[in-house]
Amino acid sequence: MRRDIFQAIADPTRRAIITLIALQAMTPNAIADNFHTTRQSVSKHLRILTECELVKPEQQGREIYYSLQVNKMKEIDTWVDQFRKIWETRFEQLDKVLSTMKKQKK
Amino acid sequence: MRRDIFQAIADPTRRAIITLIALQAMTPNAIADNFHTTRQSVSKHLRILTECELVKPEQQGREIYYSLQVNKMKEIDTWVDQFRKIWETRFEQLDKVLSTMKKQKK
DNA sequence: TATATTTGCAACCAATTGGCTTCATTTAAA
DNA sequence: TTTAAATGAAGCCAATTGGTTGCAAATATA
Repeated sequence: MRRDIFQAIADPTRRAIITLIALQAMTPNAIADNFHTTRQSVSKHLRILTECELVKPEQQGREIYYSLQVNKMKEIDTWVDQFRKIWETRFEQLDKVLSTMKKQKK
Repeated sequence: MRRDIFQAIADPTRRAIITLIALQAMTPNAIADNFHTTRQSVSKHLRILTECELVKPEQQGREIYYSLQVNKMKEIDTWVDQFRKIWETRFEQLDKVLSTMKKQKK
């Protein structure tokens, strides 16, 4: 079973869950109230998110609070970073071209 | 058919293709040579990447060169950005705690 | 203690996915 | 002109996915 962070954030409902609990931990029932889906479906998404450690469950009585492990998001950031370097370089090059054109105009 | 950038980068082969052509455009055949899969499979991935505008085809004789539209990657960056703010804030708070502990130690 | 609430898990199902094979089209080369 | 190369698209198939229903376990409440 593939269970990496990229596959986890591919589903729009899971992205919504992530955004929802980013600021405060929530129970599966509370999360499900925010979507047009069943609690069981949310529960399944939470399991996937937990398996790839994007989310951490914390038992509190009979309720389980799920919180976002925001550090895990850095993995995506790290992957995007290699391309950030490229687009920044291209921007610099464009900048060079533009300033050269400006000089020639003068 | 879902065809957003998050679904596009969910597949490891597609991520590998993206990394491969990040620096220079390549033909489907050349790309396929780098993986243990058929050209047709690569072609299908390229179609998906093209549909969500992560990649741009450019006909050149009978060959088609595919290049990464690196700007499109910013969309992922934008999404991750909301969480970056959170983890940076948490780091600052940790930093505060640590410096307070240091002062008390003195 | 008996009942209600919160939850995870298993089983099932339709839709989607990723890979493969085959075929048609276009372009370059012999 | 004939042949070879490069490619996309269609059709097929097994595996995966996301959703649903039903059930059992644990905890709180009456």
